[in-house]
Amino acid sequence: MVKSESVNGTRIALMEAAAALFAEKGFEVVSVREITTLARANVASVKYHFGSRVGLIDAVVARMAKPVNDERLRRIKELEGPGAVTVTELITAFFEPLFSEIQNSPLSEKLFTKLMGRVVGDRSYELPEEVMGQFREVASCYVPAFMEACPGLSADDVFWRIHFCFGVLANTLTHRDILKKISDGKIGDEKLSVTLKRIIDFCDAGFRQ
Amino acid sequence: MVKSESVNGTRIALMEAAAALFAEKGFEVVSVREITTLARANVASVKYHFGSRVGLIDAVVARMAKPVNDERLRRIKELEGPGAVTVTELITAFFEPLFSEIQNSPLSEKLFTKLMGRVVGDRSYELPEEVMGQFREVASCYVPAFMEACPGLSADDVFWRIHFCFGVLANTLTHRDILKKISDGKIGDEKLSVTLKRIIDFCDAGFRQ
DNA sequence: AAATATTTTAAACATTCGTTTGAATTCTTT
DNA sequence: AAAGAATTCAAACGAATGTTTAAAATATTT
Repeated sequence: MVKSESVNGTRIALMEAAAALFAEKGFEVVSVREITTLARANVASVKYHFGSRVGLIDAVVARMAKPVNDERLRRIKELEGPGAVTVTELITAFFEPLFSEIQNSPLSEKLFTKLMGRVVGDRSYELPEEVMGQFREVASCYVPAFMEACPGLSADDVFWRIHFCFGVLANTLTHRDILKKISDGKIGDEKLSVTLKRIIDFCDAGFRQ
Repeated sequence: MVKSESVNGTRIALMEAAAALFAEKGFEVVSVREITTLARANVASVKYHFGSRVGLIDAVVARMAKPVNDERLRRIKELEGPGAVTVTELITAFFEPLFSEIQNSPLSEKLFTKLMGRVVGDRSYELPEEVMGQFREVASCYVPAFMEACPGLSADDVFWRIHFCFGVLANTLTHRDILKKISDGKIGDEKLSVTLKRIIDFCDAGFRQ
């Protein structure tokens, strides 16, 4: 067994506490002291392990985005067989990795989805270049595939529609609870898989028009 | 002529400076001093005119959301004539008021759209109850109309799809520039009206599926 | 012009922020 | 068990935060 990186309890506790708080409140409004208190760690541990507050945010975001984007790439390569690829398959390959990651996360489903929504949606802080690169790579794989799947669409069209799909995703993940609020509790209680199906259907139709 | 409210220069300057900064950076990361500096006003003026920092945010948000939601209500009542109403008409009635407000705004188009995106998208801070009430009212008008326009859809379906439309809108408004970034400058330079058409078409198709 | 109300101002309030320090502690290796 | 590296810790840093105060300045009304 390879000891790739010595696992440090404090390091992990910091990331998990930070992730939970970021999910709940957003990146910008969570203080270092909130995080270290929840993680039962010293204030200085953030600098020691991550260099700075932003370093911690970046680490949390990267740890969350990496496996999802990796899986997105894996699945589109899987689709690149001989036959033609449909838009529906591409949309599904793009969305599902997110939801399958939930099982692997130490966060609750609710927190995980909120945090993921913020990773895609919040832009008060700049995404780390590492994650931007991931998104670039994902786009560079999916855009041509979408163009092949819907001949007649320009690269502009495809880029924009992918962007719209991101929007649906981000907003839904972050604000899944607002429906309950606005409907006086009558709407919004359903399994995440059901919501995912709603999203995919909506985006699929929007993409194909 | 009725003098409904004595107009105060400082008051307005504060709101406009705040609006511009909120659009650029997001509600949570703009300080009172940044705002008062840009508005060439004293720090204490925020408390004097708005009670607190949050009071100022609420005022800015309400001032921005009010005419848009009013126009949404006006237009759906206009549609409620004898004939049947289509989904496309409803979607358009829902989206266009936002874009027509741009002309009346003292903000540049770019800032206005960003700020409006944040009003719909950011939820690190709670929307003021006044604005929540506006959205509730808009929803209570549009949901039944959409249900009539697409028989077979449950209230759940309609609520969710409206929510998705919000998502597309919010994300697109706030991050219209990220497309340029991710595509190395090749995509994303187009008139706002063109983007609006893209959004409407996407949501229209998504709604009708 | 005097009296009153409204608005603006500079200065300070207590808190909180992210970061830094250097010594104490724990863990790992010799 | 001793030596060395890695980690944790309490305490303090200066800077920035939203808010408050009470006096000064301006507008409005009498």
